[in-house]
Amino acid sequence: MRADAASHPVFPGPGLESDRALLGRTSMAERLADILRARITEGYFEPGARLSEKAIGTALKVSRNTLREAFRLLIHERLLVHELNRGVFVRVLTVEDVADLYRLRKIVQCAAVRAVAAPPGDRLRPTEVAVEAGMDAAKRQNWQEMGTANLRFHEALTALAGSARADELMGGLLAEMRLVFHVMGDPERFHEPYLARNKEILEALRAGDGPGAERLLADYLDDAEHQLLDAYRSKDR
Amino acid sequence: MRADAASHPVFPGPGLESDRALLGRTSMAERLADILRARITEGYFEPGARLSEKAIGTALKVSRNTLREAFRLLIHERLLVHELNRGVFVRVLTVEDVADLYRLRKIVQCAAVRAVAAPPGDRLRPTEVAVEAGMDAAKRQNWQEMGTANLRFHEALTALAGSARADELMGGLLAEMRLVFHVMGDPERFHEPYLARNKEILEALRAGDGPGAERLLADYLDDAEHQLLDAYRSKDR
DNA sequence: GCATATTTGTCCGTATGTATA
DNA sequence: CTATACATACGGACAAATATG
Repeated sequence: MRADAASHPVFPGPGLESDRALLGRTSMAERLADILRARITEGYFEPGARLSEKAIGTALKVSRNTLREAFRLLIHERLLVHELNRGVFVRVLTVEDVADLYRLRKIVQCAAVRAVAAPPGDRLRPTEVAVEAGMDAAKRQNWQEMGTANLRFHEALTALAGSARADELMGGLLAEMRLVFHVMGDPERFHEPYLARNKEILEALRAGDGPGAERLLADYLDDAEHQLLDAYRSKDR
Repeated sequence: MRADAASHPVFPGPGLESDRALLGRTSMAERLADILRARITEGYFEPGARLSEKAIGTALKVSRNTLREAFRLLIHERLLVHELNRGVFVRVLTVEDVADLYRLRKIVQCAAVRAVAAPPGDRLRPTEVAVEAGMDAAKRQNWQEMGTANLRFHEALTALAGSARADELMGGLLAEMRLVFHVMGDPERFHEPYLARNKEILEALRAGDGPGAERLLADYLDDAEHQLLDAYRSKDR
């Protein structure tokens, strides 16, 4: 049997009552999706849990039609899966999914850094910010912040490719990665040993050595992939 | 003023009446999206056209709620755009979009062929089929078929990367490309001069020369991009 | 700028089909 | 097999925003 979100007595966190009236030029469905996305990535809805239309709809006081629109958004982000006439479930990622995610990440991220031929200057600013934010958060032992800083680092690397679609793609892949990290015992802490390597990659990029940065990044991603795959396989038993 | 789909007197092609009863394990919204996607890629709904909920809903005899679910699907495929309180429109791609599409295509497709280090044998079968289908269709002057064969060729190249997510990504990018081709006077005919180059790339892959195939493909994509960008700019006037 | 008509956004009630205990 | 719970799809309603004259 699967875990069921409907069994939770209450739906925690801020609701929607604050600004129902379509204020920020964002639709109700989008705000709904934001709330649900937060619940999923923080692990409140565990992978495999079913999200009942009725239970969530009544808890958040939105109609089923609106809720379904929010579901669609998250399904497309691959955080939820939809089974016909059965409902939507929090995605359960397999070991094949993890391998696939890293295969595509390597293609896109390595291409992005490889293209760097000369010191990029200001274009490197977001990467620098992410590296510093990560090391600062680690010093303060704020693992939550460190985790998001690390994701920002990878987003910043991808942005070097200069493609909006590549950025959006990576955003989706990294959202899926959050589901992966969650099988680790201490999800946020997982990134800590990689902070130093972030800095190495940044230095190579500062020097305009794209191919060098690519080698560092490829090893980095290989190591992280194997660490996660090992954790996945040991969890299966 | 924009073109409006509602002004069309009838909605051509097969409707939904044939199998309303949820036969093929696919929801009504998905089948609806299939129909609309076909209309868009074949150019019946031109870029910029608004898709009226009422007009299409009554024409296809589906409720607004169901139609909106179908719209959601196509919006996330980037074929439609949604403007709050204004409706959905067929996406209008800008020159920046075209450049962006090719930027990401080069990253993914070039990585896919570059990884080929030895003669791939059976893994190359879909590519071979696509090349032959294209040349056969050209001989029969069936430009429609030639166009789809060409898209299959690029899908087949991408599949060499061995990533389901890369395949899905490329499927989406190529769907967007159909919107681009449509600004060309003779959209299907556009691909004809590239058939010979498809065969060249195939030969390099057969020989196990991934880097050689990558060079050919990079030039290929550069040429196609510039040809389309020129057509786009001249169309703007 | 104003008044009107049209269209979308949201929600509800219900009938039907489907999956599961 | 039956019963129950749920998703699917529909049609109607009203509010809110937009387009039109």
